Amino acid sequence: MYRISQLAKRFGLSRSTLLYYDQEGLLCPSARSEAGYRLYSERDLDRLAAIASFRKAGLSVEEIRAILAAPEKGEQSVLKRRLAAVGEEITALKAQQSLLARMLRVQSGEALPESMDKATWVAMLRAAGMDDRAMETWHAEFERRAPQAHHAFLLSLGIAEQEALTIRRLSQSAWAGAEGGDPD
Amino acid sequence: MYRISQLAKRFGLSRSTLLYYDQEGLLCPSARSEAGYRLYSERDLDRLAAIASFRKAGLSVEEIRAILAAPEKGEQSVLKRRLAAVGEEITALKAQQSLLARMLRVQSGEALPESMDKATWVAMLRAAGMDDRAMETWHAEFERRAPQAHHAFLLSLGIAEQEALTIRRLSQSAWAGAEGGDPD
DNA sequence: ACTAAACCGTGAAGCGGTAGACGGGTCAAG
DNA sequence: CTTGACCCGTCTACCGCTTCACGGTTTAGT
Repeated sequence: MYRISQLAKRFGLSRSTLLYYDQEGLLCPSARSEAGYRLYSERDLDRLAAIASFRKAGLSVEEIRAILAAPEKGEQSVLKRRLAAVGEEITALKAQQSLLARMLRVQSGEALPESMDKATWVAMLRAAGMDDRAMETWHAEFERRAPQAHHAFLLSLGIAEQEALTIRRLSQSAWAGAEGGDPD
Repeated sequence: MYRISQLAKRFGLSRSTLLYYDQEGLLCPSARSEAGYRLYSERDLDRLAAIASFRKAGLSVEEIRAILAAPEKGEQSVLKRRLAAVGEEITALKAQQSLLARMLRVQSGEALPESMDKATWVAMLRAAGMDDRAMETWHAEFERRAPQAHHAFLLSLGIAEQEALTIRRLSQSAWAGAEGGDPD
Protein backbone atom coordinates (compact mmCIF):
# COMPACT_ATOMS: atom_id res chain seq x y z
CA MET A 1 0.00 0.00 0.00
CA TYR A 2 1.45 3.30 -1.13
CA ARG A 3 0.50 6.78 -0.13
CA ILE A 4 -0.09 9.38 -2.73
CA SER A 5 3.24 11.16 -2.75
CA GLN A 6 5.22 7.94 -2.71
CA LEU A 7 3.33 6.79 -5.76
CA ALA A 8 3.84 10.12 -7.44
CA LYS A 9 7.58 9.98 -6.91
CA ARG A 10 7.71 6.39 -8.14
CA PHE A 11 6.08 7.36 -11.41
CA GLY A 12 7.64 10.75 -11.86
CA LEU A 13 4.26 12.44 -11.59
CA SER A 14 3.13 15.14 -9.23
CA ARG A 15 0.82 14.64 -6.31
CA SER A 16 -1.62 17.02 -7.95
CA THR A 17 -1.83 14.83 -11.00
CA LEU A 18 -2.84 11.83 -8.94
CA LEU A 19 -5.38 13.92 -7.06
CA TYR A 20 -6.74 14.96 -10.42
CA TYR A 21 -6.93 11.37 -11.65
CA ASP A 22 -8.86 10.45 -8.53
CA GLN A 23 -11.21 13.35 -8.97
CA GLU A 24 -11.82 12.32 -12.55
CA GLY A 25 -12.45 8.72 -11.56
CA LEU A 26 -9.52 7.57 -13.64
CA LEU A 27 -7.52 6.12 -10.77
CA CYS A 28 -9.31 5.91 -7.44
CA PRO A 29 -7.25 4.44 -4.62
CA SER A 30 -8.65 1.10 -3.53
CA ALA A 31 -8.49 2.02 0.14
CA ARG A 32 -8.23 4.84 2.62
CA SER A 33 -6.41 4.93 5.94
CA GLU A 34 -8.25 5.79 9.14
CA ALA A 35 -7.25 9.39 8.72
CA GLY A 36 -8.67 9.38 5.23
CA TYR A 37 -5.34 9.11 3.42
CA ARG A 38 -5.43 7.53 -0.01
CA LEU A 39 -3.87 4.06 -0.10
CA TYR A 40 -2.91 2.59 -3.46
CA SER A 41 -2.63 -1.17 -3.96
CA GLU A 42 -0.45 -3.11 -6.35
CA ARG A 43 -3.31 -3.32 -8.75
CA ASP A 44 -3.69 0.45 -8.65
CA LEU A 45 -0.03 0.61 -9.47
CA ASP A 46 -0.50 -1.45 -12.60
CA ARG A 47 -3.41 0.66 -13.64
CA LEU A 48 -1.38 3.80 -13.15
CA ALA A 49 1.39 2.34 -15.28
CA ALA A 50 -1.09 1.91 -18.09
CA ILE A 51 -2.49 5.38 -17.59
CA ALA A 52 0.94 6.97 -17.61
CA SER A 53 1.81 5.10 -20.75
CA PHE A 54 -1.31 6.24 -22.56
CA ARG A 55 -0.78 9.78 -21.41
CA LYS A 56 2.75 9.66 -22.78
CA ALA A 57 1.19 8.73 -26.08
CA GLY A 58 -0.89 11.89 -25.84
CA LEU A 59 -4.28 10.32 -25.21
CA SER A 60 -6.73 12.47 -23.33
CA VAL A 61 -7.98 11.53 -19.91
CA GLU A 62 -11.36 10.94 -21.44
CA GLU A 63 -9.99 8.53 -24.02
CA ILE A 64 -7.98 6.67 -21.43
CA ARG A 65 -11.03 6.25 -19.27
CA ALA A 66 -12.89 4.75 -22.22
CA ILE A 67 -10.08 2.35 -23.04
CA LEU A 68 -9.66 1.14 -19.48
CA ALA A 69 -13.39 0.67 -19.10
CA ALA A 70 -13.67 -1.55 -22.18
CA PRO A 71 -10.26 -2.36 -23.63
CA GLU A 72 -11.49 -4.91 -26.15
CA LYS A 73 -13.90 -2.46 -27.58
CA GLY A 74 -12.17 0.50 -29.11
CA GLU A 75 -8.57 0.62 -28.00
CA GLN A 76 -7.22 0.06 -31.45
CA SER A 77 -9.31 2.73 -33.09
CA VAL A 78 -8.50 5.28 -30.41
CA LEU A 79 -4.81 4.62 -30.86
CA LYS A 80 -5.07 4.88 -34.61
CA ARG A 81 -6.98 8.11 -34.37
CA ARG A 82 -4.33 9.52 -32.10
CA LEU A 83 -1.59 8.37 -34.43
CA ALA A 84 -3.21 10.25 -37.27
CA ALA A 85 -3.63 13.34 -35.10
CA VAL A 86 0.03 13.22 -34.11
CA GLY A 87 0.98 13.13 -37.75
CA GLU A 88 -1.05 16.23 -38.39
CA GLU A 89 0.42 18.00 -35.42
CA ILE A 90 3.91 17.25 -36.64
CA THR A 91 3.03 18.59 -40.06
CA ALA A 92 1.65 21.75 -38.48
CA LEU A 93 4.78 22.20 -36.40
CA LYS A 94 6.98 21.76 -39.43
CA ALA A 95 5.02 24.52 -41.10
CA GLN A 96 5.69 26.68 -38.06
CA GLN A 97 9.34 25.79 -38.31
CA SER A 98 9.69 26.97 -41.85
CA LEU A 99 7.65 30.06 -41.15
CA LEU A 100 9.93 30.91 -38.26
CA ALA A 101 12.98 30.19 -40.35
CA ARG A 102 11.69 32.56 -43.00
CA MET A 103 11.02 35.24 -40.41
CA LEU A 104 14.51 34.89 -38.99
CA ARG A 105 16.15 34.86 -42.36
CA VAL A 106 14.41 38.05 -43.32
CA GLN A 107 15.82 39.51 -40.19
CA SER A 108 19.35 38.20 -40.19
CA GLY A 109 20.11 36.80 -43.62
CA GLU A 110 21.57 33.54 -42.30
CA ALA A 111 19.87 30.29 -41.50
CA LEU A 112 20.84 27.82 -38.82
CA PRO A 113 21.74 24.29 -39.88
CA GLU A 114 19.40 22.61 -37.37
CA SER A 115 18.11 19.97 -39.70
CA MET A 116 19.97 17.40 -41.66
CA ASP A 117 20.24 17.44 -45.41
CA LYS A 118 21.86 15.13 -47.90
CA ALA A 119 25.10 17.06 -48.29
CA THR A 120 25.62 17.37 -44.55
CA TRP A 121 24.93 13.72 -44.04
CA VAL A 122 27.39 12.63 -46.71
CA ALA A 123 29.99 15.01 -45.34
CA MET A 124 29.58 13.49 -41.91
CA LEU A 125 30.04 9.97 -43.14
CA ARG A 126 33.09 11.00 -45.13
CA ALA A 127 34.55 12.72 -42.11
CA ALA A 128 34.16 9.40 -40.32
CA GLY A 129 36.18 7.72 -43.02
CA MET A 130 33.52 6.23 -45.24
CA ASP A 131 34.24 6.02 -48.95
CA ASP A 132 31.87 5.56 -51.90
CA ARG A 133 32.07 1.83 -51.73
CA ALA A 134 31.30 1.75 -48.02
CA MET A 135 28.29 3.99 -48.55
CA GLU A 136 26.99 1.72 -51.22
CA THR A 137 27.32 -1.25 -48.89
CA TRP A 138 25.60 0.74 -46.20
CA HIS A 139 22.63 1.62 -48.39
CA ALA A 140 22.33 -1.98 -49.42
CA GLU A 141 22.33 -3.12 -45.80
CA PHE A 142 19.75 -0.49 -44.90
CA GLU A 143 17.53 -1.53 -47.77
CA ARG A 144 17.81 -5.21 -46.89
CA ARG A 145 17.14 -4.81 -43.18
CA ALA A 146 14.48 -2.14 -43.18
CA PRO A 147 13.34 -0.95 -46.59
CA GLN A 148 10.62 1.26 -45.19
CA ALA A 149 12.88 2.95 -42.67
CA HIS A 150 15.40 3.41 -45.47
CA HIS A 151 12.82 5.21 -47.53
CA ALA A 152 11.72 7.41 -44.64
CA PHE A 153 15.31 8.23 -43.91
CA LEU A 154 16.05 9.34 -47.46
CA LEU A 155 13.01 11.59 -47.43
CA SER A 156 14.10 13.04 -44.10
CA LEU A 157 17.27 14.22 -45.79
CA GLY A 158 15.17 16.24 -48.18
CA ILE A 159 15.62 13.79 -51.03
CA ALA A 160 12.69 13.69 -53.43
CA GLU A 161 10.44 10.67 -53.71
CA GLN A 162 11.71 9.86 -57.21
CA GLU A 163 15.35 10.01 -56.31
CA ALA A 164 14.75 8.03 -53.14
CA LEU A 165 13.22 5.24 -55.18
CA THR A 166 16.17 5.26 -57.53
CA ILE A 167 18.63 4.99 -54.68
CA ARG A 168 16.68 2.15 -53.21
CA ARG A 169 16.60 0.30 -56.49
CA LEU A 170 20.34 0.67 -56.84
CA SER A 171 20.78 -0.55 -53.28
CA GLN A 172 18.73 -3.64 -54.02
CA SER A 173 20.76 -4.54 -57.07
CA ALA A 174 23.98 -4.00 -55.15
CA TRP A 175 22.77 -6.46 -52.57
CA ALA A 176 21.65 -8.96 -55.20
CA GLY A 177 25.05 -8.76 -56.79
CA ALA A 178 26.82 -9.24 -53.48
CA GLU A 179 24.83 -12.34 -52.71
CA GLY A 180 27.07 -14.53 -54.71
CA GLY A 181 29.88 -13.72 -52.31
CA ASP A 182 32.18 -10.82 -52.92
CA PRO A 183 34.30 -10.32 -49.84
CA ASP A 184 36.37 -7.24 -49.53
CA MET B 1 -14.18 50.56 -40.76
CA TYR B 2 -14.92 46.89 -40.16
CA ARG B 3 -17.07 45.30 -37.55
CA ILE B 4 -15.81 42.39 -35.57
CA SER B 5 -17.35 39.49 -37.45
CA GLN B 6 -16.45 40.92 -40.84
CA LEU B 7 -12.85 41.16 -39.73
CA ALA B 8 -12.95 37.65 -38.32
CA LYS B 9 -14.20 36.22 -41.57
CA ARG B 10 -11.64 38.17 -43.55
CA PHE B 11 -8.80 36.67 -41.55
CA GLY B 12 -10.23 33.23 -41.05
CA LEU B 13 -10.37 33.73 -37.31
CA SER B 14 -13.29 33.37 -34.99
CA ARG B 15 -15.13 36.24 -33.42
CA SER B 16 -14.11 34.91 -29.99
CA THR B 17 -10.49 35.21 -30.90
CA LEU B 18 -10.80 38.87 -31.74
CA LEU B 19 -12.77 39.47 -28.58
CA TYR B 20 -9.98 37.80 -26.68
CA TYR B 21 -7.33 39.94 -28.38
CA ASP B 22 -9.25 43.03 -27.38
CA GLN B 23 -9.61 41.85 -23.82
CA GLU B 24 -5.87 41.19 -23.68
CA GLY B 25 -5.05 44.57 -25.12
CA LEU B 26 -3.38 43.00 -28.13
CA LEU B 27 -5.70 44.47 -30.71
CA CYS B 28 -8.12 47.10 -29.44
CA PRO B 29 -10.43 48.53 -32.08
CA SER B 30 -9.63 52.16 -32.67
CA ALA B 31 -13.27 53.18 -32.44
CA ARG B 32 -16.71 52.19 -31.26
CA SER B 33 -20.04 52.85 -32.91
CA GLU B 34 -22.82 54.62 -31.08
CA ALA B 35 -24.24 51.29 -30.09
CA GLY B 36 -20.88 50.26 -28.63
CA TYR B 37 -19.87 48.04 -31.55
CA ARG B 38 -16.16 47.58 -32.15
CA LEU B 39 -14.95 49.35 -35.29
CA TYR B 40 -11.60 48.36 -36.77
CA SER B 41 -9.62 50.74 -38.98
CA GLU B 42 -7.17 49.95 -41.77
CA ARG B 43 -4.33 50.30 -39.35
CA ASP B 44 -5.96 47.78 -37.05
CA LEU B 45 -6.13 45.52 -40.06
CA ASP B 46 -2.39 45.71 -40.59
CA ARG B 47 -1.75 45.05 -36.98
CA LEU B 48 -4.00 42.02 -37.08
CA ALA B 49 -2.13 40.72 -40.09
CA ALA B 50 1.07 40.80 -38.09
CA ILE B 51 -0.58 39.20 -35.10
CA ALA B 52 -2.05 36.41 -37.17
CA SER B 53 1.31 35.75 -38.72
CA PHE B 54 3.04 35.47 -35.38
CA ARG B 55 0.28 33.26 -34.07
CA LYS B 56 0.72 30.98 -37.04
CA ALA B 57 4.32 30.66 -35.95
CA GLY B 58 3.06 29.54 -32.57
CA LEU B 59 4.03 32.57 -30.53
CA SER B 60 1.95 33.17 -27.45
CA VAL B 61 -0.23 36.23 -27.10
CA GLU B 62 2.15 37.46 -24.42
CA GLU B 63 5.17 37.19 -26.71
CA ILE B 64 3.37 38.90 -29.54
CA ARG B 65 2.45 41.78 -27.30
CA ALA B 66 6.10 42.18 -26.33
CA ILE B 67 7.24 42.15 -29.94
CA LEU B 68 4.66 44.66 -31.12
CA ALA B 69 5.43 46.96 -28.22
CA ALA B 70 9.16 47.05 -28.98
CA PRO B 71 9.99 45.26 -32.24
CA GLU B 72 13.62 46.30 -32.37
CA LYS B 73 14.26 45.00 -28.92
CA GLY B 74 13.71 41.29 -28.69
CA GLU B 75 11.95 40.03 -31.77
CA GLN B 76 14.85 37.95 -32.90
CA SER B 77 15.42 36.23 -29.61
CA VAL B 78 11.75 35.45 -29.19
CA LEU B 79 11.64 33.87 -32.62
CA LYS B 80 14.76 31.83 -31.96
CA ARG B 81 13.40 30.64 -28.67
CA ARG B 82 10.22 29.57 -30.39
CA LEU B 83 12.16 27.80 -33.10
CA ALA B 84 14.00 25.76 -30.50
CA ALA B 85 10.74 24.99 -28.71
CA VAL B 86 9.14 23.82 -31.94
CA GLY B 87 12.04 21.47 -32.47
CA GLU B 88 11.50 19.98 -29.05
CA GLU B 89 7.80 19.65 -29.61
CA ILE B 90 8.40 17.80 -32.84
CA THR B 91 10.81 15.49 -31.11
CA ALA B 92 8.26 14.84 -28.39
CA LEU B 93 5.56 14.11 -30.94
CA LYS B 94 7.82 11.72 -32.78
CA ALA B 95 8.35 9.90 -29.52
CA GLN B 96 4.58 9.70 -29.19
CA GLN B 97 4.40 8.39 -32.71
CA SER B 98 6.76 5.53 -32.07
CA LEU B 99 5.12 4.76 -28.76
CA LEU B 100 1.75 4.55 -30.49
CA ALA B 101 3.20 2.43 -33.24
CA ARG B 102 4.62 0.07 -30.65
CA MET B 103 1.27 -0.10 -28.86
CA LEU B 104 -0.54 -0.92 -32.06
CA ARG B 105 2.04 -3.51 -32.95
CA VAL B 106 1.62 -5.24 -29.59
CA GLN B 107 -2.09 -5.35 -30.23
CA SER B 108 -1.97 -6.77 -33.68
CA GLY B 109 0.51 -9.40 -32.58
CA GLU B 110 3.01 -8.83 -35.35
CA ALA B 111 6.29 -7.08 -34.98
CA LEU B 112 7.20 -5.46 -38.24
CA PRO B 113 10.91 -5.37 -38.91
CA GLU B 114 10.35 -2.03 -40.55
CA SER B 115 11.77 0.21 -37.90
CA MET B 116 15.33 0.81 -37.04
CA ASP B 117 16.85 0.14 -33.66
CA LYS B 118 20.25 0.80 -32.20
CA ALA B 119 21.65 -2.70 -32.72
CA THR B 120 20.54 -2.82 -36.36
CA TRP B 121 21.97 0.58 -37.03
CA VAL B 122 25.33 -0.26 -35.53
CA ALA B 123 25.39 -3.53 -37.42
CA MET B 124 24.77 -1.69 -40.66
CA LEU B 125 27.55 0.75 -40.09
CA ARG B 126 29.92 -2.06 -39.18
CA ALA B 127 28.96 -3.96 -42.30
CA ALA B 128 29.93 -0.85 -44.22
CA GLY B 129 33.34 -0.93 -42.61
CA MET B 130 33.02 1.55 -39.79
CA ASP B 131 34.98 0.85 -36.65
CA ASP B 132 34.55 2.23 -33.12
CA ARG B 133 36.78 5.16 -33.76
CA ALA B 134 34.95 6.11 -36.94
CA MET B 135 31.64 5.97 -35.13
CA GLU B 136 32.94 8.24 -32.47
CA THR B 137 34.05 10.72 -35.08
CA TRP B 138 30.69 10.42 -36.75
CA HIS B 139 28.77 11.17 -33.56
CA ALA B 140 31.00 14.13 -32.90
CA GLU B 141 30.38 15.47 -36.41
CA PHE B 142 26.66 14.95 -36.06
CA GLU B 143 26.61 16.74 -32.73
CA ARG B 144 28.63 19.63 -34.07
CA ARG B 145 26.64 20.13 -37.25
CA ALA B 146 23.12 19.55 -36.04
CA PRO B 147 22.78 18.84 -32.34
CA GLN B 148 19.03 18.81 -32.48
CA ALA B 149 18.83 16.43 -35.37
CA HIS B 150 21.39 14.25 -33.59
CA HIS B 151 19.15 14.07 -30.57
CA ALA B 152 16.08 13.28 -32.63
CA PHE B 153 17.99 10.62 -34.47
CA LEU B 154 19.11 8.89 -31.28
CA LEU B 155 15.55 8.85 -30.00
CA SER B 156 14.37 7.44 -33.30
CA LEU B 157 16.60 4.44 -32.68
CA GLY B 158 14.67 3.77 -29.50
CA ILE B 159 17.41 5.15 -27.28
CA ALA B 160 16.12 6.65 -24.05
CA GLU B 161 16.30 10.36 -23.37
CA GLN B 162 18.90 9.85 -20.63
CA GLU B 163 21.19 7.72 -22.72
CA ALA B 164 20.83 10.03 -25.68
CA LEU B 165 22.00 12.94 -23.57
CA THR B 166 24.96 10.90 -22.37
CA ILE B 167 25.96 10.03 -25.91
CA ARG B 168 25.67 13.64 -26.97
CA ARG B 169 27.79 14.77 -24.07
CA LEU B 170 30.46 12.25 -24.97
CA SER B 171 30.31 13.40 -28.58
CA GLN B 172 30.85 16.97 -27.51
CA SER B 173 33.87 16.15 -25.41
CA ALA B 174 35.27 14.04 -28.22
CA TRP B 175 34.96 17.08 -30.43
CA ALA B 176 36.51 19.28 -27.78
CA GLY B 177 39.68 17.26 -28.09
CA ALA B 178 39.75 14.33 -25.66
CA GLU B 179 39.93 10.97 -27.37
CA GLY B 180 39.54 7.39 -26.31
CA GLY B 181 36.81 6.08 -24.07
CA ASP B 182 34.16 3.77 -25.04
CA PRO B 183 32.41 3.56 -28.35
CA ASP B 184 28.78 2.82 -28.96
C1' DA C 1 4.93 15.58 26.28
C1' DC C 2 6.09 18.84 23.03
C1' DT C 3 7.62 20.82 18.67
C1' DA C 4 8.81 21.22 13.96
C1' DA C 5 8.82 19.35 9.62
C1' DA C 6 6.83 16.83 6.37
C1' DC C 7 2.97 14.73 4.99
C1' DC C 8 -2.21 14.47 4.01
C1' DG C 9 -7.15 16.13 2.74
C1' DT C 10 -10.39 19.40 0.49
C1' DG C 11 -11.63 23.28 -2.16
C1' DA C 12 -10.94 26.92 -5.32
C1' DA C 13 -8.62 29.63 -8.71
C1' DG C 14 -5.66 29.98 -12.61
C1' DC C 15 -3.35 29.15 -17.26
C1' DG C 16 -4.35 30.19 -23.21
C1' DG C 17 -7.13 30.22 -26.52
C1' DT C 18 -11.48 28.87 -28.22
C1' DA C 19 -16.45 27.88 -28.30
C1' DG C 20 -20.91 28.50 -26.80
C1' DA C 21 -24.96 30.50 -24.42
C1' DC C 22 -27.52 34.51 -23.21
C1' DG C 23 -30.00 38.71 -23.73
C1' DG C 24 -30.32 42.75 -26.31
C1' DG C 25 -29.48 45.90 -30.45
C1' DT C 26 -29.99 46.65 -35.68
C1' DC C 27 -31.90 46.41 -40.03
C1' DA C 28 -34.41 44.55 -43.69
C1' DA C 29 -39.27 43.36 -45.45
C1' DG C 30 -44.05 43.36 -44.76
C1' DC D 1 -45.46 48.40 -35.91
C1' DT D 2 -44.13 43.86 -35.91
C1' DT D 3 -41.60 39.81 -37.36
C1' DG D 4 -37.44 37.47 -38.13
C1' DA D 5 -32.66 37.14 -39.28
C1' DC D 6 -28.53 38.52 -37.93
C1' DC D 7 -25.22 40.88 -35.38
C1' DC D 8 -23.36 42.69 -30.97
C1' DG D 9 -21.21 42.56 -26.03
C1' DT D 10 -20.63 40.00 -21.98
C1' DC D 11 -20.09 35.91 -19.39
C1' DT D 12 -19.00 31.16 -18.68
C1' DA D 13 -16.96 26.56 -19.57
C1' DC D 14 -13.48 23.63 -21.41
C1' DC D 15 -8.65 20.90 -21.39
C1' DG D 16 -4.98 18.79 -17.94
C1' DC D 17 -3.25 19.81 -14.87
C1' DT D 18 -0.75 23.34 -11.27
C1' DT D 19 -0.75 26.35 -7.47
C1' DC D 20 -2.52 28.22 -3.46
C1' DA D 21 -4.69 28.27 0.98
C1' DC D 22 -6.15 26.20 5.11
C1' DG D 23 -6.29 22.84 8.43
C1' DG D 24 -5.61 18.00 10.14
C1' DT D 25 -2.07 13.80 10.68
C1' DT D 26 2.05 11.51 10.99
C1' DT D 27 6.84 11.16 11.99
C1' DA D 28 11.29 12.25 14.03
C1' DG D 29 13.84 14.37 17.35
C1' DT D 30 14.26 16.29 21.92
